[in-house]
Amino acid sequence: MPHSETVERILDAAEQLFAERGFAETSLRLITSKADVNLAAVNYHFGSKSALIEAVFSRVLGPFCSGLGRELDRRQAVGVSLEELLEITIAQAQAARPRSGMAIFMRLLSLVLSQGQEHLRRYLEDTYGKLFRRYLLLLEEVVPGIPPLELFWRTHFMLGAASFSLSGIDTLRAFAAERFEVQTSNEQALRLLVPFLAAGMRAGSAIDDPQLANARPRPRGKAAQP
Amino acid sequence: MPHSETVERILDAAEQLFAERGFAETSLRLITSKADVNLAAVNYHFGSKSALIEAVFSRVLGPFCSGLGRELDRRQAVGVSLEELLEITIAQAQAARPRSGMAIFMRLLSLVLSQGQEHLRRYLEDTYGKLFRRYLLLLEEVVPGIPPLELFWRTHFMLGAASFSLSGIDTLRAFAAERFEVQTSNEQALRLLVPFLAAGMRAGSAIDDPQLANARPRPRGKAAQP
DNA sequence: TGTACATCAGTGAACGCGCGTTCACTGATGTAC
DNA sequence: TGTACATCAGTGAACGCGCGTTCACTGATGTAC
Repeated sequence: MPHSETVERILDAAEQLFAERGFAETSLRLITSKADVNLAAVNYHFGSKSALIEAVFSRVLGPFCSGLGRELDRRQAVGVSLEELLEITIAQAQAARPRSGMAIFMRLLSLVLSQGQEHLRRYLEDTYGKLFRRYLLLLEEVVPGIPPLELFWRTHFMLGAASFSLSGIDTLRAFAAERFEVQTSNEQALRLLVPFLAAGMRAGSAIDDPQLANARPRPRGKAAQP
Repeated sequence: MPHSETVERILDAAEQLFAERGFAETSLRLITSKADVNLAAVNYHFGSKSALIEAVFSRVLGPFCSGLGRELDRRQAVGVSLEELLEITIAQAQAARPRSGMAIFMRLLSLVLSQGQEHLRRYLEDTYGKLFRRYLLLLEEVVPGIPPLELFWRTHFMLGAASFSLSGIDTLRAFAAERFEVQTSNEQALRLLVPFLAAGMRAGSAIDDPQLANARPRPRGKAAQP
Protein backbone atom coordinates (compact mmCIF):
# COMPACT_ATOMS: atom_id res chain seq x y z
CA MET A 1 0.00 0.00 0.00
CA PRO A 2 2.82 2.52 0.60
CA HIS A 3 3.72 2.29 -3.11
CA SER A 4 1.37 5.06 -4.18
CA GLU A 5 1.89 8.77 -4.08
CA THR A 6 -1.83 9.29 -3.40
CA VAL A 7 -1.66 7.10 -0.29
CA GLU A 8 1.37 9.01 0.95
CA ARG A 9 -0.30 12.35 0.36
CA ILE A 10 -3.46 11.29 2.21
CA LEU A 11 -1.40 10.09 5.18
CA ASP A 12 0.61 13.33 5.29
CA ALA A 13 -2.48 15.51 5.26
CA ALA A 14 -4.39 13.33 7.72
CA GLU A 15 -1.52 13.20 10.19
CA GLN A 16 -1.17 16.95 10.29
CA LEU A 17 -4.89 17.68 10.44
CA PHE A 18 -5.64 15.05 13.08
CA ALA A 19 -2.86 16.49 15.24
CA GLU A 20 -4.22 20.01 14.80
CA ARG A 21 -7.93 19.35 15.19
CA GLY A 22 -8.61 15.88 16.52
CA PHE A 23 -10.40 13.06 14.74
CA ALA A 24 -14.02 14.13 14.86
CA GLU A 25 -13.33 17.67 13.73
CA THR A 26 -11.30 16.55 10.73
CA SER A 27 -13.53 15.52 7.84
CA LEU A 28 -12.43 13.40 4.90
CA ARG A 29 -13.28 16.32 2.67
CA LEU A 30 -10.78 18.48 4.55
CA ILE A 31 -8.10 15.80 4.34
CA THR A 32 -8.57 15.07 0.66
CA SER A 33 -8.70 18.69 -0.34
CA LYS A 34 -5.51 19.41 1.60
CA ALA A 35 -3.91 16.37 -0.01
CA ASP A 36 -5.24 17.48 -3.38
CA VAL A 37 -6.78 14.10 -3.97
CA ASN A 38 -10.24 12.80 -4.77
CA LEU A 39 -12.64 12.40 -1.84
CA ALA A 40 -13.36 8.78 -2.68
CA ALA A 41 -9.66 7.90 -2.66
CA VAL A 42 -9.64 7.51 1.13
CA ASN A 43 -12.27 4.83 1.08
CA TYR A 44 -10.70 3.29 -1.98
CA HIS A 45 -7.25 2.91 -0.38
CA PHE A 46 -8.08 2.53 3.30
CA GLY A 47 -11.68 1.33 3.41
CA SER A 48 -12.94 3.73 6.09
CA LYS A 49 -12.02 6.71 8.20
CA SER A 50 -11.22 4.45 11.19
CA ALA A 51 -8.79 2.45 9.08
CA LEU A 52 -7.14 5.68 7.95
CA ILE A 53 -6.68 6.71 11.57
CA GLU A 54 -5.00 3.39 12.35
CA ALA A 55 -2.77 3.74 9.30
CA VAL A 56 -1.65 7.20 10.42
CA PHE A 57 -0.69 5.78 13.80
CA SER A 58 1.19 2.79 12.40
CA ARG A 59 3.24 5.02 10.19
CA VAL A 60 4.31 7.15 13.17
CA LEU A 61 4.54 4.53 15.92
CA GLY A 62 6.10 1.77 13.82
CA PRO A 63 9.48 3.50 13.34
CA PHE A 64 9.35 4.98 16.85
CA CYS A 65 8.81 1.62 18.53
CA SER A 66 11.28 -0.32 16.43
CA GLY A 67 13.87 2.43 16.94
CA LEU A 68 13.21 2.46 20.68
CA GLY A 69 13.37 -1.34 20.89
CA ARG A 70 16.70 -1.33 19.05
CA GLU A 71 18.15 1.32 21.34
CA LEU A 72 16.98 -0.57 24.43
CA ASP A 73 18.69 -3.74 23.13
CA ARG A 74 21.94 -1.86 22.57
CA ARG A 75 22.00 -0.08 25.92
CA GLN A 76 20.46 -2.70 28.17
CA ALA A 77 23.62 -4.85 27.95
CA VAL A 78 25.78 -1.89 29.05
CA GLY A 79 23.35 -0.52 31.61
CA VAL A 80 21.45 2.79 31.51
CA SER A 81 20.63 5.56 33.92
CA LEU A 82 17.12 6.98 34.23
CA GLU A 83 18.21 10.19 32.51
CA GLU A 84 19.70 8.26 29.61
CA LEU A 85 16.50 6.25 29.26
CA LEU A 86 14.44 9.42 29.10
CA GLU A 87 16.79 11.00 26.60
CA ILE A 88 16.72 7.91 24.39
CA THR A 89 12.93 8.03 24.41
CA ILE A 90 12.81 11.69 23.52
CA ALA A 91 15.43 11.24 20.81
CA GLN A 92 13.40 8.45 19.23
CA ALA A 93 10.25 10.55 19.35
CA GLN A 94 12.13 13.33 17.57
CA ALA A 95 13.58 10.88 15.05
CA ALA A 96 10.10 9.54 14.27
CA ARG A 97 9.04 12.93 12.84
CA PRO A 98 12.33 14.57 11.97
CA ARG A 99 10.91 17.36 9.86
CA SER A 100 7.90 18.43 11.88
CA GLY A 101 9.53 18.14 15.31
CA MET A 102 7.84 16.13 17.99
CA ALA A 103 4.83 18.34 18.56
CA ILE A 104 2.80 16.35 16.06
CA PHE A 105 3.99 13.07 17.51
CA MET A 106 2.94 14.08 20.98
CA ARG A 107 -0.33 15.60 19.88
CA LEU A 108 -1.23 12.31 18.27
CA LEU A 109 -0.27 10.37 21.38
CA SER A 110 -2.35 12.55 23.64
CA LEU A 111 -5.26 12.29 21.21
CA VAL A 112 -5.33 8.53 21.70
CA LEU A 113 -5.58 9.00 25.41
CA SER A 114 -8.08 11.82 25.36
CA GLN A 115 -10.34 10.97 22.47
CA GLY A 116 -9.15 7.59 21.23
CA GLN A 117 -12.01 5.35 20.33
CA GLU A 118 -12.14 1.77 21.53
CA HIS A 119 -10.95 0.33 18.20
CA LEU A 120 -7.82 2.48 18.25
CA ARG A 121 -6.92 1.67 21.83
CA ARG A 122 -7.28 -2.06 21.18
CA TYR A 123 -5.19 -1.81 18.04
CA LEU A 124 -2.37 0.01 19.84
CA GLU A 125 -2.43 -2.34 22.84
CA ASP A 126 -2.20 -5.33 20.51
CA THR A 127 0.61 -3.87 18.44
CA TYR A 128 2.77 -2.03 20.95
CA GLY A 129 1.69 -3.33 24.40
CA LYS A 130 4.65 -5.68 24.65
CA LEU A 131 7.21 -2.91 24.22
CA PHE A 132 5.39 -0.77 26.78
CA ARG A 133 5.59 -3.54 29.38
CA ARG A 134 9.26 -4.00 28.64
CA TYR A 135 9.77 -0.27 29.18
CA LEU A 136 7.99 -0.44 32.54
CA LEU A 137 10.25 -3.32 33.67
CA LEU A 138 13.32 -1.36 32.63
CA LEU A 139 12.12 1.64 34.64
CA GLU A 140 11.82 -0.59 37.70
CA GLU A 141 15.47 -1.57 37.29
CA VAL A 142 16.64 1.97 36.75
CA VAL A 143 14.72 3.55 39.63
CA PRO A 144 15.45 1.20 42.52
CA GLY A 145 13.75 1.31 45.90
CA ILE A 146 10.34 2.47 44.68
CA PRO A 147 7.47 -0.04 44.89
CA PRO A 148 6.43 -1.22 41.40
CA LEU A 149 2.87 -0.03 41.89
CA GLU A 150 4.08 3.47 42.67
CA LEU A 151 6.39 3.35 39.68
CA PHE A 152 3.43 2.38 37.53
CA TRP A 153 1.60 5.50 38.63
CA ARG A 154 4.65 7.68 38.25
CA THR A 155 5.20 6.42 34.74
CA HIS A 156 1.77 7.71 33.86
CA PHE A 157 2.38 11.01 35.61
CA MET A 158 5.50 11.27 33.49
CA LEU A 159 3.67 10.37 30.32
CA GLY A 160 1.12 13.02 31.17
CA ALA A 161 3.68 15.74 31.79
CA ALA A 162 5.42 14.89 28.54
CA SER A 163 2.41 14.48 26.30
CA PHE A 164 0.58 17.47 27.66
CA SER A 165 3.39 19.95 27.45
CA LEU A 166 5.00 18.66 24.29
CA SER A 167 1.73 18.40 22.42
CA GLY A 168 1.08 22.03 23.13
CA ILE A 169 4.73 23.01 22.93
CA ASP A 170 4.26 25.62 20.23
CA THR A 171 1.52 27.38 22.18
CA LEU A 172 3.57 27.24 25.34
CA ARG A 173 6.67 28.60 23.62
CA ALA A 174 4.64 31.50 22.28
CA PHE A 175 3.13 32.08 25.72
CA ALA A 176 6.57 32.03 27.36
CA ALA A 177 7.96 34.38 24.73
CA GLU A 178 5.12 36.84 25.36
CA ARG A 179 5.53 36.71 29.14
CA PHE A 180 9.32 36.62 29.43
CA GLU A 181 10.33 38.28 26.18
CA VAL A 182 12.80 35.49 25.52
CA GLN A 183 12.73 32.62 23.02
CA THR A 184 12.83 29.04 24.25
CA SER A 185 13.78 26.56 21.53
CA ASN A 186 12.17 23.14 21.33
CA GLU A 187 15.48 21.56 22.32
CA GLN A 188 15.72 23.77 25.39
CA ALA A 189 12.19 22.94 26.45
CA LEU A 190 12.99 19.23 26.17
CA ARG A 191 16.16 19.73 28.20
CA LEU A 192 14.00 21.29 30.90
CA LEU A 193 11.67 18.31 30.90
CA VAL A 194 14.26 15.63 31.69
CA PRO A 195 15.37 16.75 35.18
CA PHE A 196 11.76 17.46 36.15
CA LEU A 197 10.73 13.93 35.25
CA ALA A 198 13.81 12.29 36.70
CA ALA A 199 13.40 14.04 40.04
CA GLY A 200 9.74 13.08 40.17
CA MET A 201 10.49 9.45 39.42
CA ARG A 202 13.14 9.30 42.15
CA ALA A 203 11.14 11.13 44.85
CA GLY A 204 10.80 9.30 48.16
CA SER A 205 7.96 6.81 48.22
CA ALA A 206 4.63 8.10 49.48
CA ILE A 207 3.14 4.64 50.01
CA ASP A 208 2.71 3.68 53.65
CA ASP A 209 0.18 0.86 53.22
CA PRO A 210 2.38 -2.31 53.21
CA GLN A 211 -0.09 -4.15 50.98
CA LEU A 212 0.43 -1.56 48.25
CA ALA A 213 4.16 -1.35 48.87
CA ASN A 214 4.52 -5.08 48.31
CA ALA A 215 2.23 -5.41 45.30
CA ARG A 216 4.07 -7.03 42.39
CA PRO A 217 2.92 -7.26 38.77
CA ARG A 218 1.43 -10.63 38.02
CA PRO A 219 3.40 -12.66 35.49
CA ARG A 220 2.29 -12.59 31.85
CA GLY A 221 2.27 -15.37 29.26
CA LYS A 222 3.84 -18.80 29.83
CA ALA A 223 7.45 -17.99 30.73
CA ALA A 224 7.92 -17.15 34.42
CA GLN A 225 10.49 -14.52 35.43
CA PRO A 226 13.71 -16.43 36.25
CA MET B 1 -30.79 31.33 34.59
CA PRO B 2 -29.93 28.80 37.31
CA HIS B 3 -33.51 29.03 38.58
CA SER B 4 -34.85 26.35 36.32
CA GLU B 5 -34.77 22.63 36.76
CA THR B 6 -34.48 22.17 32.99
CA VAL B 7 -31.33 24.31 32.86
CA GLU B 8 -29.82 22.34 35.72
CA ARG B 9 -30.62 19.02 34.06
CA ILE B 10 -29.09 20.12 30.77
CA LEU B 11 -25.90 21.26 32.52
CA ASP B 12 -25.64 17.98 34.46
CA ALA B 13 -26.03 15.85 31.36
CA ALA B 14 -23.74 18.02 29.24
CA GLU B 15 -20.99 18.09 31.85
CA GLN B 16 -20.91 14.33 32.13
CA LEU B 17 -21.15 13.66 28.40
CA PHE B 18 -18.55 16.26 27.43
CA ALA B 19 -16.14 14.75 29.96
CA GLU B 20 -16.77 11.26 28.60
CA ARG B 21 -16.74 11.96 24.87
CA GLY B 22 -15.46 15.44 24.11
CA PHE B 23 -17.37 18.30 22.56
CA ALA B 24 -17.63 17.29 18.93
CA GLU B 25 -18.73 13.75 19.68
CA THR B 26 -21.50 14.88 22.01
CA SER B 27 -24.59 15.98 20.11
CA LEU B 28 -27.35 18.13 21.52
CA ARG B 29 -29.71 15.24 20.87
CA LEU B 30 -27.61 13.03 23.14
CA ILE B 31 -27.51 15.67 25.85
CA THR B 32 -31.21 16.45 25.78
CA SER B 33 -32.29 12.84 25.70
CA LYS B 34 -30.04 12.04 28.68
CA ALA B 35 -31.42 15.09 30.47
CA ASP B 36 -34.95 14.04 29.48
CA VAL B 37 -35.61 17.45 28.06
CA ASN B 38 -36.75 18.81 24.71
CA LEU B 39 -34.09 19.22 22.02
CA ALA B 40 -34.95 22.86 21.45
CA ALA B 41 -34.52 23.67 25.13
CA VAL B 42 -30.74 24.02 24.78
CA ASN B 43 -31.02 26.74 22.19
CA TYR B 44 -33.89 28.28 24.11
CA HIS B 45 -31.94 28.59 27.37
CA PHE B 46 -28.35 28.95 26.17
CA GLY B 47 -28.61 30.20 22.60
CA SER B 48 -26.09 27.82 21.04
CA LYS B 49 -23.95 24.78 21.68
CA SER B 50 -20.86 26.98 22.22
CA ALA B 51 -22.66 28.96 24.88
CA LEU B 52 -23.69 25.72 26.58
CA ILE B 53 -20.04 24.63 26.66
CA GLU B 54 -19.05 27.91 28.31
CA ALA B 55 -21.87 27.58 30.83
CA VAL B 56 -20.69 24.08 31.77
CA PHE B 57 -17.20 25.45 32.40
CA SER B 58 -18.37 28.41 34.47
CA ARG B 59 -20.40 26.17 36.70
CA VAL B 60 -17.34 24.02 37.44
CA LEU B 61 -14.56 26.60 37.42
CA GLY B 62 -16.45 29.35 39.24
CA PRO B 63 -16.59 27.58 42.61
CA PHE B 64 -13.14 26.08 42.09
CA CYS B 65 -11.48 29.42 41.44
CA SER B 66 -13.28 31.35 44.13
CA GLY B 67 -12.53 28.55 46.62
CA LEU B 68 -8.89 28.50 45.57
CA GLY B 69 -8.62 32.28 45.76
CA ARG B 70 -10.11 32.26 49.27
CA GLU B 71 -7.68 29.57 50.45
CA LEU B 72 -4.73 31.44 48.99
CA ASP B 73 -5.81 34.58 50.85
CA ARG B 74 -6.06 32.66 54.12
CA ARG B 75 -2.72 30.87 53.81
CA GLN B 76 -0.61 33.47 52.08
CA ALA B 77 -0.45 35.57 55.25
CA VAL B 78 0.82 32.58 57.26
CA GLY B 79 3.08 31.18 54.53
CA VAL B 80 2.73 27.92 52.64
CA SER B 81 5.02 25.13 51.53
CA LEU B 82 4.95 23.75 48.01
CA GLU B 83 3.32 20.54 49.22
CA GLU B 84 0.60 22.49 51.03
CA LEU B 85 -0.04 24.54 47.93
CA LEU B 86 -0.46 21.40 45.83
CA GLU B 87 -2.72 19.83 48.43
CA ILE B 88 -4.88 22.94 48.63
CA THR B 89 -5.28 22.89 44.86
CA ILE B 90 -6.22 19.22 44.79
CA ALA B 91 -8.63 19.68 47.68
CA GLN B 92 -10.38 22.52 45.85
CA ALA B 93 -10.63 20.46 42.69
CA GLN B 94 -12.22 17.69 44.70
CA ALA B 95 -14.55 20.13 46.41
CA ALA B 96 -15.67 21.52 43.05
CA ARG B 97 -17.27 18.19 42.10
CA PRO B 98 -17.83 16.51 45.44
CA ARG B 99 -20.09 13.75 44.20
CA SER B 100 -18.38 12.68 41.01
CA GLY B 101 -14.81 12.92 42.27
CA MET B 102 -12.31 14.94 40.34
CA ALA B 103 -12.08 12.73 37.27
CA ILE B 104 -14.76 14.79 35.52
CA PHE B 105 -13.16 18.03 36.62
CA MET B 106 -9.81 17.00 35.21
CA ARG B 107 -11.27 15.54 32.04
CA LEU B 108 -12.92 18.88 31.34
CA LEU B 109 -9.70 20.76 32.00
CA SER B 110 -7.71 18.57 29.68
CA LEU B 111 -10.41 18.92 27.04
CA VAL B 112 -9.86 22.66 26.96
CA LEU B 113 -6.21 22.15 26.32
CA SER B 114 -6.55 19.37 23.80
CA GLN B 115 -9.67 20.29 21.88
CA GLY B 116 -10.72 23.65 23.23
CA GLN B 117 -11.84 25.97 20.49
CA GLU B 118 -10.61 29.51 20.29
CA HIS B 119 -13.80 30.98 21.82
CA LEU B 120 -13.46 28.80 24.91
CA ARG B 121 -9.79 29.57 25.46
CA ARG B 122 -10.42 33.29 25.21
CA TYR B 123 -13.35 33.06 27.60
CA LEU B 124 -11.30 31.18 30.19
CA GLU B 125 -8.29 33.48 29.85
CA ASP B 126 -10.54 36.51 30.37
CA THR B 127 -12.32 35.03 33.35
CA TYR B 128 -9.62 33.14 35.22
CA GLY B 129 -6.30 34.41 33.81
CA LYS B 130 -5.71 36.71 36.75
CA LEU B 131 -5.91 33.92 39.31
CA PHE B 132 -3.60 31.77 37.19
CA ARG B 133 -0.94 34.50 37.17
CA ARG B 134 -1.29 34.92 40.92
CA TYR B 135 -0.77 31.18 41.30
CA LEU B 136 2.39 31.34 39.20
CA LEU B 137 3.81 34.16 41.35
CA LEU B 138 3.06 32.16 44.49
CA LEU B 139 4.90 29.16 43.05
CA GLU B 140 7.93 31.36 42.46
CA GLU B 141 7.92 32.29 46.15
CA VAL B 142 7.47 28.75 47.31
CA VAL B 143 10.11 27.15 45.10
CA PRO B 144 13.10 29.45 45.54
CA GLY B 145 16.26 29.30 43.49
CA ILE B 146 14.69 28.23 40.20
CA PRO B 147 14.62 30.78 37.35
CA PRO B 148 11.07 32.03 36.70
CA LEU B 149 11.16 30.86 33.10
CA GLU B 150 12.02 27.33 34.17
CA LEU B 151 9.28 27.46 36.78
CA PHE B 152 6.86 28.51 34.08
CA TRP B 153 7.70 25.40 32.11
CA ARG B 154 7.63 23.18 35.16
CA THR B 155 4.21 24.48 36.09
CA HIS B 156 2.95 23.24 32.75
CA PHE B 157 4.71 19.91 33.13
CA MET B 158 2.92 19.64 36.46
CA LEU B 159 -0.41 20.61 34.98
CA GLY B 160 0.13 17.97 32.32
CA ALA B 161 0.99 15.21 34.77
CA ALA B 162 -2.04 16.07 36.86
CA SER B 163 -4.59 16.56 34.12
CA PHE B 164 -3.47 13.56 32.10
CA SER B 165 -3.40 11.07 34.90
CA LEU B 166 -6.36 12.38 36.85
CA SER B 167 -8.57 12.67 33.81
CA GLY B 168 -7.99 9.03 33.03
CA ILE B 169 -7.82 8.02 36.67
CA ASP B 170 -10.59 5.44 36.47
CA THR B 171 -8.97 3.69 33.51
CA LEU B 172 -5.59 3.79 35.23
CA ARG B 173 -7.01 2.40 38.47
CA ALA B 174 -8.59 -0.47 36.56
CA PHE B 175 -5.34 -1.06 34.68
CA ALA B 176 -3.33 -1.07 37.93
CA ALA B 177 -5.83 -3.41 39.56
CA GLU B 178 -5.53 -5.83 36.65
CA ARG B 179 -1.75 -5.77 36.66
CA PHE B 180 -1.03 -5.70 40.39
CA GLU B 181 -4.20 -7.35 41.73
CA VAL B 182 -4.53 -4.57 44.28
CA GLN B 183 -6.99 -1.69 44.52
CA THR B 184 -5.72 1.89 44.54
CA SER B 185 -8.27 4.39 45.78
CA ASN B 186 -8.61 7.82 44.26
CA GLU B 187 -7.27 9.33 47.45
CA GLN B 188 -4.20 7.10 47.37
CA ALA B 189 -3.52 7.97 43.73
CA LEU B 190 -3.66 11.65 44.61
CA ARG B 191 -1.32 11.10 47.54
CA LEU B 192 1.12 9.53 45.07
CA LEU B 193 0.92 12.55 42.81
CA VAL B 194 2.01 15.19 45.34
CA PRO B 195 5.59 14.00 46.05
CA PHE B 196 6.17 13.34 42.35
CA LEU B 197 5.19 16.89 41.45
CA ALA B 198 6.98 18.48 44.39
CA ALA B 199 10.25 16.69 43.59
CA GLY B 200 9.98 17.68 39.95
CA MET B 201 9.38 21.31 40.83
CA ARG B 202 12.39 21.39 43.16
CA ALA B 203 14.81 19.56 40.87
CA GLY B 204 18.10 21.34 40.21
CA SER B 205 17.89 23.88 37.40
CA ALA B 206 18.79 22.63 33.94
CA ILE B 207 19.20 26.09 32.46
CA ASP B 208 22.78 27.03 31.66
CA ASP B 209 22.14 29.88 29.24
CA PRO B 210 22.40 33.01 31.44
CA GLN B 211 19.96 34.92 29.22
CA LEU B 212 17.26 32.35 30.01
CA ALA B 213 18.26 32.08 33.66
CA ASN B 214 17.80 35.82 34.11
CA ALA B 215 14.54 36.21 32.18
CA ARG B 216 11.87 37.84 34.31
CA PRO B 217 8.15 38.14 33.55
CA ARG B 218 7.30 41.55 32.20
CA PRO B 219 5.01 43.59 34.45
CA ARG B 220 1.26 43.57 33.74
CA GLY B 221 -1.28 46.35 34.03
CA LYS B 222 -0.51 49.73 35.60
CA ALA B 223 0.81 48.82 39.03
CA ALA B 224 4.51 47.94 38.99
CA GLN B 225 5.78 45.20 41.32
CA PRO B 226 7.06 46.97 44.47
C1' DT C 1 2.23 -7.75 -34.26
C1' DG C 2 -2.58 -7.46 -33.16
C1' DT C 3 -6.66 -8.20 -30.44
C1' DA C 4 -9.39 -9.29 -26.42
C1' DC C 5 -9.69 -9.26 -21.74
C1' DA C 6 -8.25 -8.34 -16.76
C1' DT C 7 -6.50 -5.49 -13.34
C1' DC C 8 -6.14 -1.45 -10.93
C1' DA C 9 -5.72 3.56 -9.40
C1' DG C 10 -8.55 7.01 -9.46
C1' DT C 11 -13.07 9.82 -10.32
C1' DG C 12 -17.63 12.46 -10.13
C1' DA C 13 -21.90 12.40 -8.48
C1' DA C 14 -25.08 10.96 -5.63
C1' DC C 15 -26.84 8.45 -1.31
C1' DG C 16 -28.92 8.58 3.33
C1' DC C 17 -28.04 10.28 7.84
C1' DG C 18 -27.36 12.94 11.96
C1' DC C 19 -26.23 17.42 13.04
C1' DG C 20 -27.23 22.43 15.10
C1' DT C 21 -30.61 25.62 14.55
C1' DT C 22 -35.16 27.83 13.65
C1' DC C 23 -39.97 28.73 13.94
C1' DA C 24 -44.69 28.81 14.77
C1' DC C 25 -47.07 27.29 18.45
C1' DT C 26 -48.98 25.90 23.40
C1' DG C 27 -50.30 26.49 27.99
C1' DA C 28 -49.46 28.27 32.45
C1' DT C 29 -48.75 32.35 35.26
C1' DG C 30 -48.62 37.24 36.17
C1' DT C 31 -50.32 42.10 35.47
C1' DA C 32 -53.42 46.16 34.32
C1' DC C 33 -57.62 48.16 34.47
C1' DT D 1 -64.30 39.83 40.47
C1' DG D 2 -63.73 39.54 35.54
C1' DT D 3 -61.45 40.28 31.20
C1' DA D 4 -57.73 41.32 28.07
C1' DC D 5 -53.12 41.17 27.27
C1' DA D 6 -48.07 40.13 28.19
C1' DT D 7 -44.54 37.18 29.55
C1' DC D 8 -42.19 33.09 29.62
C1' DA D 9 -40.76 28.05 29.80
C1' DG D 10 -41.15 24.65 26.90
C1' DT D 11 -42.51 21.91 22.45
C1' DG D 12 -42.79 19.37 17.85
C1' DA D 13 -41.60 19.48 13.44
C1' DA D 14 -39.05 20.91 10.02
C1' DC D 15 -34.89 23.38 7.87
C1' DG D 16 -30.49 23.23 5.33
C1' DC D 17 -25.94 21.44 5.74
C1' DG D 18 -21.83 18.70 5.94
C1' DC D 19 -20.72 14.21 6.90
C1' DG D 20 -18.86 9.18 5.62
C1' DT D 21 -19.81 6.04 2.26
C1' DT D 22 -21.19 3.93 -2.22
C1' DC D 23 -21.38 3.10 -7.04
C1' DA D 24 -21.05 3.09 -11.82
C1' DC D 25 -17.58 4.60 -14.53
C1' DT D 26 -12.83 5.98 -16.89
C1' DG D 27 -8.42 5.35 -18.68
C1' DA D 28 -3.91 3.48 -18.30
C1' DT D 29 -1.14 -0.67 -18.00
C1' DG D 30 -0.31 -5.57 -18.12
C1' DT D 31 -1.26 -10.38 -19.86
C1' DA D 32 -2.77 -14.32 -22.92
C1' DC D 33 -3.11 -16.21 -27.20
